[in-house]
Amino acid sequence: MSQSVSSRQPVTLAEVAREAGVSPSTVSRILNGTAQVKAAKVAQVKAAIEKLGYKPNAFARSLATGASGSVGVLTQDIASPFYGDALGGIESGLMGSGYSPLIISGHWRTDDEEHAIELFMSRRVEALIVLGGHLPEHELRQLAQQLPVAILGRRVDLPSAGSISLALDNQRAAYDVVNYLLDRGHRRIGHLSGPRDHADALARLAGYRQALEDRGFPFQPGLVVQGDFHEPSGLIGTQQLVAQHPDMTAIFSANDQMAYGARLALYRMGLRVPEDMSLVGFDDLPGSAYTTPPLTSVRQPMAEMGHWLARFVVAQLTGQEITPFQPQLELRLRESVAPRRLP
Amino acid sequence: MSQSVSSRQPVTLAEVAREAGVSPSTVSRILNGTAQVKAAKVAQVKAAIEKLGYKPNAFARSLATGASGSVGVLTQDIASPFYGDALGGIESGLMGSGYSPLIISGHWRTDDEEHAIELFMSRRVEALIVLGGHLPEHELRQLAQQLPVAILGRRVDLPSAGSISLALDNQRAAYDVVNYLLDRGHRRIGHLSGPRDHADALARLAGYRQALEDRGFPFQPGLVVQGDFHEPSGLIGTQQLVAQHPDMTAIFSANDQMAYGARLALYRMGLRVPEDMSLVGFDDLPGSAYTTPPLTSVRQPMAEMGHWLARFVVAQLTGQEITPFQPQLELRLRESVAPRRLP
DNA sequence: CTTATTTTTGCAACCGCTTTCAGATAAGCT
DNA sequence: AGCTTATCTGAAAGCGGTTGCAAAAATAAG
Repeated sequence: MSQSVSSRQPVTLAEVAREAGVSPSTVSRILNGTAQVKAAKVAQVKAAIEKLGYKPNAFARSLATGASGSVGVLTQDIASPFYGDALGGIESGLMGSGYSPLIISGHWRTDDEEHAIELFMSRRVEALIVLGGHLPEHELRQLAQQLPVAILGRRVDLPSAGSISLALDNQRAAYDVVNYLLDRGHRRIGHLSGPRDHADALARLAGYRQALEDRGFPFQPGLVVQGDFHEPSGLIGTQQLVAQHPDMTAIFSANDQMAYGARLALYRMGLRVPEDMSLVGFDDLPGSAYTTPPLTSVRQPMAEMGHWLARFVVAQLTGQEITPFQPQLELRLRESVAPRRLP
Repeated sequence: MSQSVSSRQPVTLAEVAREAGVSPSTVSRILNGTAQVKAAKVAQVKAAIEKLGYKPNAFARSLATGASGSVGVLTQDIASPFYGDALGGIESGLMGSGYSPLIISGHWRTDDEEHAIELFMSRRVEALIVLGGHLPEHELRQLAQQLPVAILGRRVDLPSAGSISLALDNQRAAYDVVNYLLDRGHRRIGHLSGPRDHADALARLAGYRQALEDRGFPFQPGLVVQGDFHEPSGLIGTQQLVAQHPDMTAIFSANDQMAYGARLALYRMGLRVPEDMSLVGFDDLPGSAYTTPPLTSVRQPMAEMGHWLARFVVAQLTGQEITPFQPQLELRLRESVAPRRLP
C-alpha cells in the first residue's frame, strides 16, 4: 500500500538486501522464485522492496541472464491503418508471454530498415517480426540464422526451421475480384495499381490481367493507371480513367485508400456508386465498412496474422508447439458493386 | 564490406580487443570517441569489428553509463488512426536524437497502463510521453518528479519544471462548431457524444451545450445520444436521433469515427448529406477528407503535437531550449454542412 | 641526449543482477 | 542426543561494457 519515497537514484537490489538484512542472492531468489526462502525473510524482503519502492533494473537482469525479453517489430509506418492492425495483433499475441515488442518503422526505406535492425541487434531482441519492407532477402535469411524471424506480407525463403514468412495469395484474390466483376456483366474494368516496386501491388495487377485474359478479354494497358497507394493518387487516376474510357463501368483499386480517392472523384463527377460505376478495393480497412456505400473489398486478416506471428515467435522462443495457420484473403461483398446496367 | 561470420553467441568487445591486439578500454574509446587513439590502432580495431561483426550490447552499455537511450511512449491503442498519427509524430521527433521510443498500449485500462509504466521503469526509460489514458494524476505527478513527462490530450498540473501537458480546448472548438451550424440556420442540432469517462468527450458536450444556451436555445437532453467513439454507436445513435427528431437538420458528432457511422445511417435512410442533414465530426482523421461528401471536422494536429512533445522531452534530456508551442484546433470546413433549407 | 610534457594506453573497479558452490541450518531417524 | 539428509543462505564470480587513474609511449624543450 505505502508509496515509495521518490528518489532520484533508483534503488538497487543491494540496498533492498541491506534494508532487509539479507544477502543480495536471497533477494534475487525471492524475486525470481528461483529457490525456496524462509517465509520470515520473504516477508522482510517484501517489506523492504515496498518501503524503498524498488524496481528491478531490466538491463542488469538481461545482462546477467542473457535474455532481453523483447522481440523486435519492424513495421513500415506506425500511423498506417494497414500496419496498425497488424501491430495490434502482435501486441495481443505477445501479451502475457513475458516478451514485449520493440517497434520501429522503416518507412519503406531500406536504410531506415537497416538502422532498425541495427538497433534491434544492439538491444538484443530475441526474435524479429518484419512487416513488409524492402530488406534484401539474403539479409533476412542471415538474420534468421541467429534468431526466429517472422515475416508478414512477403514471401521469403527461410531455410531456418525457427522462422517463417506469411504471405497471402494476392494474385489469386485480385483474380477473384475481377471475375466477380466480369460475372456481373462488367467488361471495361479499370485498375488503379500500386507502386511498381511493391510485390503485392504487382501480384494484384497480375491477377487483374490474368482474369481478363482467362475469360478471353484482352488486357488493355490503358485501363490501368498507377498510383502510390494513397488517396490522392486514386482520385487523380480515376479522373483520368473516366475521361479516357467513358464506357468503363467498374474500377478495381489495388488498395482501399486509393479506392477512397476514386470514390471521391466519382462523387465529384456526379457518378453514382454502384449505379454508374462499381468499385472494389483491397485491404478492407476498418473504415471501409462505413463508406457510402460500404466498399466491397478484399479482407486481409492483418490482426489475426499479427497475432499468430507473435505467438509463433514466442513458441519458437519457449520451445512450444504452435498450430499452423494459413490466412486467407476473403472477398467482402458489400454495396459498391452492382450488375452492369444494359445500355 | 565483408560480411560477418554468423555466430550464435554475439561477439563481445573483449573479443574485438583481443583480435585487434589492444585493450578493451581502447576499443571502447574508439567506439565512443571518448579519447584520442592512434590512427594505426583505430584501423586495426575497425578491421576487427568488421571481421567479427561486432555489435555493442546496449544493455551492458546502459548499465555502465546509466543511460538507456529510450523514452517510454504510452499510447492507448496502437491500431487507432487517432493515436497512430501522434505516434508517427513522436517517431519523427525522436529521429536523429539518439533516443528511441518504447511503445506500449494501455487500452484505456488503468491496470494495463500501470503495467506499462512498470515496464518503462524497469527498462529505465529516460522520459515518458503519455497519450491520453486514465492514469491518476497523482501518479503522473509522481513520475514527473523522476523524469521528464509529456502528456498529450489531458490537462494535468505538473509542477515539475521538466514536464508538460499539452491539451487542446475541446470545449471551445465544439462551441465553434455549434455556432457555425447555428449561423447556417440550423436549430435542431443533434449530438453524438463520447464516453462519459472521457474528458475530451465531456468538453465537447459542454461546448455544444454552451453554444446553444449562449444563443438562447435551450439545451435538450433528448438531442444528445451517447456513443463510444466507434462507428457502430454513431450509426445506431443517428437512427435513434432521426426517428425521435424528424425536424433535426444537423448532427455534431464528438468524433469522426461516429460521424462515419452517422453518415452510413443517413445513407441507409435515404437522407442526403448535406442537403437533408448537415454533419460535423471531430478529429479530422486522415480519411475524412475522402468521405462522400468530405466531412467538415475539427482538426487536431496530432502529428505535430507528437513531434513537438518528442522534441520537448529530448530538449529536457539534453538541456536544450525549445520554442514553446500552442497547438490549435481548427475547424476544417468541407462539404458536409449546408445552410438549412427553409421549409 | 637528457628531462619535462603531453598523448596514448592498459589496469581494474564498478554498473545491478544472476547463479554456482559450499557452508550453515533445520529436519528426520535411530 | 547423535548422525544423516534435505533446506536455506551467502560469498564470489561473472554478464559486457565504461571510466578514473597511473604507467608507457611519443613529442617537445633544454
